Amino acid sequence: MGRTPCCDKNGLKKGPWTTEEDHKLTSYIHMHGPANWRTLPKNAGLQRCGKSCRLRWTNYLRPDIKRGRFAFEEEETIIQLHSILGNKWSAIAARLPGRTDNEIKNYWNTHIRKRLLRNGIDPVTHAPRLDHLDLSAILGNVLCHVNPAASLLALPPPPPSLINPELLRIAAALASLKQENPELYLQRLQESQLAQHQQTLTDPQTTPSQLTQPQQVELERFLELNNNSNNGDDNNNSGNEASRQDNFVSLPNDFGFWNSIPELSDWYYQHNLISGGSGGNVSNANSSVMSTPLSSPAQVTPTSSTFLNGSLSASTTTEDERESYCSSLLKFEIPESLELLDDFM
DNA sequence: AATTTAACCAACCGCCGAGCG
DNA sequence: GCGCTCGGCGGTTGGTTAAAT
Repeated sequence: MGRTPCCDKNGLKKGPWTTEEDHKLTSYIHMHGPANWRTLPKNAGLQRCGKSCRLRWTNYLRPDIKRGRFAFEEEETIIQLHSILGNKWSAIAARLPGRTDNEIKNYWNTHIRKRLLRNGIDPVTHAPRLDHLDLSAILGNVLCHVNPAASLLALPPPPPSLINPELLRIAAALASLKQENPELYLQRLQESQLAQHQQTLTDPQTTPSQLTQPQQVELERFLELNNNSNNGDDNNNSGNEASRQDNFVSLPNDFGFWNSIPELSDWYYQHNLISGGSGGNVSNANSSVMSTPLSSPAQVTPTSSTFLNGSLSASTTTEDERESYCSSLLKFEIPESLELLDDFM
């Protein structure tokens, strides 16, 4: 047996509320409290169903509702809670004073969800979207894994000579597999657990010459595509190096990553992707500086460590910074071992 | 200036579970 | 135990506004 409607819809008003209706509802609730929504509209002199009244009150008229833009901390909380609770908007709202479930849901769908998708993160599972994963993502995330700050960066790939050949070999093998057998490619990615592999990335004992000819071809194509896509993402700057630089602001490096790869940091410096310091020597971690693309060149951003400490204040954050932080918050967990993946090849 | 497109968000709809007779 | 009501929840819609063409 189907349920009867919550109220007789005949003659009842729908659509946006007028200020007069708001006033009637508010006055009534102030006098009698929000009880018995079914009889409330009649008693309050409203041509609305009780459900509509309740929604209007809880989502808009309630005095303790906080209006305006979500603070950075609130957004951070939403993401973290959503990763645990899923689409339990009311449960999430219960932990965000002054915010309604509807407001959080709307904000999630219009802002956070899109941002996660742009970052290649599945907003439902909070995991990377393997179906959208490409080699640039693989390499990029390997870099991210080595250095948490790298997830905040949008640096182009370093030259092949500065990347560990083993990693490139795997990337090239992945490229071949992806072309030849996309299903198996995805399967391998899922089965394999890429591990923390700093040495693999930077091992000076091996050289690019160990790559086979087809692998080198694949690699070059990949890097070319990656470079192109990086330029493409920067259409507004038209790939102009100067204007590109304008969009970078200082980001202190306190992860020691660049110290571990002096050649890499030199290369980035030489290509004006690292600002500050001297001659690209980033051996002094405290004084070394990396750059990250942001909306305003003049604006000094919080450090990556402040992002990671979650102490970034809402007043200082831009949309891009939030986006970057989302990436780091839900950062691709690099699976266990690169060798495991390699073994599949 | 006019039109189209995208973004935002208030409100609606249908389903569900708790509580009650 | 059953049927019904009510309040609550999550998904979706559609109107409004802003931005782009």
